[in-house]
Amino acid sequence: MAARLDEMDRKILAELQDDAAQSLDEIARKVGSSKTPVWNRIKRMKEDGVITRQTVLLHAEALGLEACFFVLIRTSEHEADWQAKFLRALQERPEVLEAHRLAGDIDYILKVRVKNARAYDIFYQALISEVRIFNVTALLSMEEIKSTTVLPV
Amino acid sequence: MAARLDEMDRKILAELQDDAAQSLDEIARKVGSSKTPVWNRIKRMKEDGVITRQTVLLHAEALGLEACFFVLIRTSEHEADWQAKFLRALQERPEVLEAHRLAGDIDYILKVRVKNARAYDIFYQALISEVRIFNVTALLSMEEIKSTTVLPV
DNA sequence: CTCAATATAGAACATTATCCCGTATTTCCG
DNA sequence: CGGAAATACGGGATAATGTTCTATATTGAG
Repeated sequence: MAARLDEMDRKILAELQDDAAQSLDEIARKVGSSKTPVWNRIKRMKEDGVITRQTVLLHAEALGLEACFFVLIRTSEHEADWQAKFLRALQERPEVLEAHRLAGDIDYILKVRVKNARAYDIFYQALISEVRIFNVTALLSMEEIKSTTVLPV
Repeated sequence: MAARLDEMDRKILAELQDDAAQSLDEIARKVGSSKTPVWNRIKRMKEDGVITRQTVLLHAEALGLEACFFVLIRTSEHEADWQAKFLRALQERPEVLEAHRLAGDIDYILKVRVKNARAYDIFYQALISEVRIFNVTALLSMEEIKSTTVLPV
């Protein structure tokens, strides 16, 4: 997975991140190459797992998902089967967009997108009834200042 | 921005979120329609801002970005020009993938992707030298349990 | 029920992705 | 250095796809 990327690869990735709908000819022109090498490089980077997927990003508010919470979780349980159960619960719930296991006294952080505070509470009640959790703090986002999937290349 | 979406629109969005590279014919077949209406609906949803962009997702580790931090920020300053400056600083830094203004005693949360802890420290030092911040807590991600851009439709 | 407005399917055309091939460039080893 | 092997390149051929058009079907309002 330690893919070696040269300058050309990185330029191509920058273009694809910016707009994956543009044509190969256009990308080739912008990065100063031609269609075939660009196509081969993209193919290789997909195979190597550098490019994981091609998708569209949607406007959450337009879909009626107007609330975003960051959830800080402490747990007293650290056994393998508890963790597996917790993990499965998160994977199953589409409102959980991100979940990280952390170092330090907070064990997990979640990013949760829901319709409103009521929907968050329903999610929260369902989660704690399914897996034992010691302590939860929810941070409510008032404003999404920045949100990007673009990684610096 | 309160776009009204019917079942067909939602099916199309689900398909596009799953794989934006598939052809119109394929999407049309899956959602039980044909090319033209699917194309028209996608066009409309782009115009309406429901679909904001088409992009590729990259594997951060493969790019050498192996560390992810969530940064909890408290500030004593709440004036407009401080906020504008802070906002600009975040926008300019590509390692800041997300930034939210919060309700409650923590004012902001950031998600920051960097090469390693050293790179985070450089980012952190640069940020606090640029804007006055009262209190910072960094949460280090040990493991990305879940990460998706797919919104439930 | 009737008319108007909108959505649809399929065909026609334009653009693009994909693959092939001959040439140029780089790399590696003597 | 020099030369051979491997790799990368540019441009063209072809298959696939996106885009637009038109005639028909469906829906909704009065």
